[in-house]
Amino acid sequence: MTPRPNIEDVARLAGVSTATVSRALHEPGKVSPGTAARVHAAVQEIGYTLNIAARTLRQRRSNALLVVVPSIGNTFYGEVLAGIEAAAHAAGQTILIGDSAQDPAREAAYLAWLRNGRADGVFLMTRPEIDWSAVAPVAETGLRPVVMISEPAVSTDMPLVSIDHRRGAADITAHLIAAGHRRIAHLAGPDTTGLRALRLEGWRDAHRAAGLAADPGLVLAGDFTAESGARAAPLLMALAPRPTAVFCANDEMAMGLIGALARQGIRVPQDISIAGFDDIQFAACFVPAITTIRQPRRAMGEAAVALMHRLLGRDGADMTAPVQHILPFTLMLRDSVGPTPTEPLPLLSSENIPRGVRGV
Amino acid sequence: MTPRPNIEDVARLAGVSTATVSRALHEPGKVSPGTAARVHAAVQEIGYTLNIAARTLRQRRSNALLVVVPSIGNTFYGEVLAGIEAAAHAAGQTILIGDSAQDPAREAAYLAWLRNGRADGVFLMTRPEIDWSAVAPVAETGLRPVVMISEPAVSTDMPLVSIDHRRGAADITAHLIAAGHRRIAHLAGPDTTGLRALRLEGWRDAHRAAGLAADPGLVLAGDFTAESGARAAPLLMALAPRPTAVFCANDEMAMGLIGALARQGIRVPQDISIAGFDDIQFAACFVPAITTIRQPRRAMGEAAVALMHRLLGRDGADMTAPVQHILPFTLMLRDSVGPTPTEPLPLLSSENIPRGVRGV
DNA sequence: TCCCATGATGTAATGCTTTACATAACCTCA
DNA sequence: TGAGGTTATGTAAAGCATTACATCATGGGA
Repeated sequence: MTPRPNIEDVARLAGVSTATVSRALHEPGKVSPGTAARVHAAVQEIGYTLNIAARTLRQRRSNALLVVVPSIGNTFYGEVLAGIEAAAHAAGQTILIGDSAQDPAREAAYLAWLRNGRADGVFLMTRPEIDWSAVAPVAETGLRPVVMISEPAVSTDMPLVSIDHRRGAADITAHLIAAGHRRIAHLAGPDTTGLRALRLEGWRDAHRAAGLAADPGLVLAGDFTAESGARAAPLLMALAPRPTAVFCANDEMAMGLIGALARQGIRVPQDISIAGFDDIQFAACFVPAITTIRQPRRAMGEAAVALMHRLLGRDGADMTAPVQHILPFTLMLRDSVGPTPTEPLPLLSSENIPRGVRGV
Repeated sequence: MTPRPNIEDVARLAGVSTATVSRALHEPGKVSPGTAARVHAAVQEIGYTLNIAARTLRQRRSNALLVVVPSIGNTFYGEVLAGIEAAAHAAGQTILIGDSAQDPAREAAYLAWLRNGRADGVFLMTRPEIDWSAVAPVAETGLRPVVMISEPAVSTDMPLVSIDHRRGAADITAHLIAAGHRRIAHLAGPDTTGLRALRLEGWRDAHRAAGLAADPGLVLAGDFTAESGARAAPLLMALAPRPTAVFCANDEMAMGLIGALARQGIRVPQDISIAGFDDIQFAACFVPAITTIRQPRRAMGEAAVALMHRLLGRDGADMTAPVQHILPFTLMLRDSVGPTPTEPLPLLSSENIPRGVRGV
């Protein structure tokens, strides 16, 4: 087993110095065409590949960006990752994906990748309870190379790419109200995320705007899994009077809830209306198709990479521009919401709302 | 901005050599208790963290394992990844996740991580068309550090952890036959994967075993997405005579198909029975809950890591043991399959099959 | 008392690439 | 022709941790 060829082997074979080999490979135009050809031929011949660790060590930069997701199995993150991948790839950067499994220790371990040099920047799709002062700012810009995605802002100077969750929750709740519903339950997310508070607030906002009282007794506890949606079904049925609609804080829970209701013979939307949030892949093909708020997932990923490049001091980083980007969401009107079944004719029937898609 | 502290800074502060610091941190027991304490205090004081690149360079080992998935948004991979993460973490290894987006160029780029030292081993949940000779064997064992997961075997010496896809497909098709179905369509996977052939063969096997002819006209083309399942609905309805059941090569397609049929007023399983494959997260909460084959995803991930450790020559690697592990699957009997609606009483009614779960 | 084994620690080489700086060759314009 | 500017290439240091080998001290046994 011969050892891996290194740049010196290439240099010897091509009859040049290692510096020239390095330049030929990474700074084309800085070497003469003839030399470049000889170097490339030598590389081919002995099958040289760059040792990433050596480069990273020397450059003090890994050219890798880490994305931490709370649960890789959650289909929501897929398209965000696709957007990040595409934008990072175009910039010659590698992306690493880490699954924190919602474990603070794991989250902290991933954040440590910034310090140990495995990654230059981190995208967080979770909000770890960490000591931010432990994350050193980038020398060039003085900003920390950490971007949160689709999360609540923890402070005004924390880089963030998101939609306005509160307004999205308010809009979809308003849609339920417009369809005639007056008792609208909310299946909330887990306490561990600030998202819970934002979507809950939106639900309240819509009630307030419509001059209705938001009954705290209609808020049910969920944890963003389909199972927790299913568990909510009996609790929901036990409420008196029974709500005519439910705004679920995400689509998974909406699907779990609809499935559990269906097994008890309760039809959606004929007997009860259900709305979700996120517009995950299966929301459109579910039976019934789920009315929900679409987050611009790919665009969020791309925007996050652009922001990260600024934080890292690439392309003439403008340190003064805002570091928080709020993107528009879309209300997807589908089949899981209908008029209220028990009350008399609603003030606004669902026909008054154009079917299809409404931008924000 | 002071530069990052390195091991030399720690050594100076603790009044020892860098060798002792390294030993104190990674080989406890090889230094005296007092020295260890001084070193740890110094580490704390200046906030030292190991430079991963330097260690990787020196050890010629990254302690990282890469998992390449064809599409990170596919919920199937989530639990496999969880199994891999857990087992790798226990062995002190980091896992990196790469999304190939089914692009051969991207797949090749990830395989190159083996050569450039970013990863010590690769798990493939896809079958890239690559030149395996380009992947160098590990010096200690002579085996290539590449493990395929839930894929068809490309050769008998290619490390693999999987279920028997063909037998799984045959079992679930046999279940449809046992429920009385005689015209059973198959919504197949895309040509790009060997999985297509295996599951198609299983569908044929079951027909053969039951003495039935498998009509090639009943094989529809899909690509594993829910959308392709939906697109198959009109084609399916156009078949004459119409099939009474469909075995879909994965759950996503089954869900897309059921959704599209529902929008045309066709009920599952009353009007047509539909079976899936994989048992993804949503299969159980879908309406109707989907009868499918469960792959032991977490166990596959764990087995893959154990196999990888052998390939890498850890813990007394036994080079003679087989490198292919076939794990048992489970037939999940749920609600999307019923008796055939148009024919007279089936030979075997579904009551003959115990409801619940059947192992293999 | 002396030798050797054992344990603790230090010295210095090694892994590979990038890059600041130096050098050399060549060209252009005055 | 010579000064000064380009362009191409070489030299060597730097980046950081690990580890084979050397050294030293200590204690036990002969």
